[in-house]
Amino acid sequence: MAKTRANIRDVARECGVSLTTVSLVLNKNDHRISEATRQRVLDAMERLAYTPSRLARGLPNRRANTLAVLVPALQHAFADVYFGEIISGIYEAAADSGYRILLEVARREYIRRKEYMTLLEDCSVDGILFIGATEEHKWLSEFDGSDLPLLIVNNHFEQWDLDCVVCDYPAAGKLAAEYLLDNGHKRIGHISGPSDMVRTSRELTDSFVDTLASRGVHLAADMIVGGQYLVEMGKLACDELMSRHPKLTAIFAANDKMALGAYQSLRARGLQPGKDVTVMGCDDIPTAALADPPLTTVRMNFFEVGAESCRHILKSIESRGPKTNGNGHGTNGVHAAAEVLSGPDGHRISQRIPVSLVVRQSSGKAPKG
Amino acid sequence: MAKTRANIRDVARECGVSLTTVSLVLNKNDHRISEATRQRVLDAMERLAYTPSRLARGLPNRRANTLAVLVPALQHAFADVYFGEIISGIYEAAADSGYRILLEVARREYIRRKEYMTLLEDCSVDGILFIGATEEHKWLSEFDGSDLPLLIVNNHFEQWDLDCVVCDYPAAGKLAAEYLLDNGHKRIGHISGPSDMVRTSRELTDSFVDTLASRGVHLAADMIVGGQYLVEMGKLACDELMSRHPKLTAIFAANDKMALGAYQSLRARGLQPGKDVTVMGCDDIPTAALADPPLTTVRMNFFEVGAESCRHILKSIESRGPKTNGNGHGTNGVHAAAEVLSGPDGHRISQRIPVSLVVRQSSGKAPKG
DNA sequence: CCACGCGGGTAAAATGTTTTACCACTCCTA
DNA sequence: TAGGAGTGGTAAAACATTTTACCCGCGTGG
Repeated sequence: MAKTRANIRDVARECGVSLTTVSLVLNKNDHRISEATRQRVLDAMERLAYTPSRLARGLPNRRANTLAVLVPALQHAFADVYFGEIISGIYEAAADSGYRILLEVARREYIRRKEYMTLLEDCSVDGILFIGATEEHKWLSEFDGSDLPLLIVNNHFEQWDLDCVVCDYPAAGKLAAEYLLDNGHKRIGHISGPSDMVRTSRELTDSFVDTLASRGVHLAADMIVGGQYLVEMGKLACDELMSRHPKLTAIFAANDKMALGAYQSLRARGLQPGKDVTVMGCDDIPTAALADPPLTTVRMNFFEVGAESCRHILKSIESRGPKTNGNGHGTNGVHAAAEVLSGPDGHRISQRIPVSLVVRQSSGKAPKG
Repeated sequence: MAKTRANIRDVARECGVSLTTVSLVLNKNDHRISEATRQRVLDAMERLAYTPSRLARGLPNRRANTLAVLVPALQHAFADVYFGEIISGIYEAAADSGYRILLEVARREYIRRKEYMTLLEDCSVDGILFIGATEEHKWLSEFDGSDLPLLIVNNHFEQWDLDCVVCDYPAAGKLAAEYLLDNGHKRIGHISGPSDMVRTSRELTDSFVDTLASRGVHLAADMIVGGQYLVEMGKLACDELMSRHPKLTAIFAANDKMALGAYQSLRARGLQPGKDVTVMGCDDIPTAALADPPLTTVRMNFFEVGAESCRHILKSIESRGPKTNGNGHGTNGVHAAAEVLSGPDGHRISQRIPVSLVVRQSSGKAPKG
């Protein structure tokens, strides 16, 4: 006895139809079933408290209905709004399509053993979303130009041709520059991100600098100091900038955390952020609005980046057809799906998530003179 | 052509043994295979680049080899060291045992639709680890006293009998109290956590208060102010305390974030934390050591909490036997596994993770008088 | 009257493992 | 010399689905 759990066969027997019929009802895409039978099957399912097994479901077409979210093994990887928001976005979009998400931390060993490949090969997941990828992650070359279901979240590369979804960093740089110019700022400092490793960081800085230059404000090399996106580094960078150029009227930091670090630095030298020196950040993290003074910044919708990344990889996965058994029926693999925009270098940039300016009290007109 | 992917049968054929043999080699627990055959099979696997399918593997014994990590839908759930550390710990322990982890966010809809049950029923996961559970999560009653594989990470309940792994909050309260007493403090304030909803918070406060009382220091009710574990709330709570009792010599906050909030409050009224007023926190988050002054605190090893939670639920899952088909062979279900300590109320407390005192510069002897 | 398509369904093959019997053989022991 | 206990292995049943190919009866245009 102890009837273990209702399976599809039990349902079929219960309502006197074939097992196939039940399956067809389950995957509602097929309209060959009459409404009467459909109802009968549905009732039987209800009666038996039937839940289809995901495991068994995945087997025939080798689909796990699961995506992997890969994060680098930073000291405290998840301890960051950035990751948090992106993951929430991914989660949401995945859930909408009935997908689950698997969490994977890319530690050294993980990479060495190529576990990311195992993940795909053993049918654990249907695709991988990599958050926090930088140019240090050489193993990405394995996916270069390939058709494997990997997508880079919020970064992209010149050296490897990979799918990706990124915020519109060029637009962000432009917005910041134009805002500062419109407010009469000319002596401007910039705290950049880790540009050597992160292309989006370069995009932001380049666009910022170019936009200023296009309107006659040329940033000297020593007006740009790099940081690694952390509060402390923003403080140090700002110290550096202010000691080099005590008469700066505005500072644009590549993220909010560093901008808030700059607050500290300015205060330490008796200056009031937003009054004596305009400070702008980028990202619009929750703390930005709560800071004193509330921070003027460029809003990046990280939640949306996550959600869009997810939707995009799903589209690409599902376009491979329900079962690629090698008979080449239909589009056989190579990216027939999705509006793939091409970058200037011909690479695939799947999507640019728009950004917007959020003006708060940390910015104002440049003082005369 | 287009041989899709090697399966176990291919391997068997390749080296002329039966499919069973290959399976036995794969699950190395069985020593019935001679070394020679073993090698032959291993070579064949290598040659065919064989990877067993997780999906298929799970089917026969209804095991997904996956655990779910459930987090409440806080505004920015993952954006917290707390969650980050715990998840890392879980991940690590899971990986050690060949398990994967699925991320689930318990939104309203999620609960209403009882997706957490679906998760177990459709064989998506073998167990659920719930981080951030509070007494608001009424649906937990569904697991009350049951044998379902759910474990609460770092909280526990009086009203429901559930598995859990928690930090030793009573010990933490005691450590803090004793340290303050040993340093001569008598006028002490306490910023508690959300005690109405979180039992560990109550434990900490109770133990702190009781220990003080046992050595003659009785904390008046108005020397305790509650906060929700956030920096701002620590600041407000400290404002409140200081305005009520301007002559406090020490403050113990239920977590580091609130302790750091207290710093702000003290500074605002011209007091120097660590010099004029001793401040103690709890948790030992990374920022605690970097704060100015470095914060004296009680270290809670959240990573270990996560890891231990994971190990514990795995042990419990695997003790159910390789396949509980109802024949009741061996321990049939009901918690034969693991050292289950019992709480004072007879409930199961699976494990208490030890804590330790970390003395830094935010604390010192009470001033005379 | 016949071929034809179609609505509503079904039987059977495929998916890739684990596990449970069971078998054949050798060696030892009473 | 029969009986038992390994040793090294195999065949076949289970696991729970999806998918493909096919079937049957019925109306319908030619």
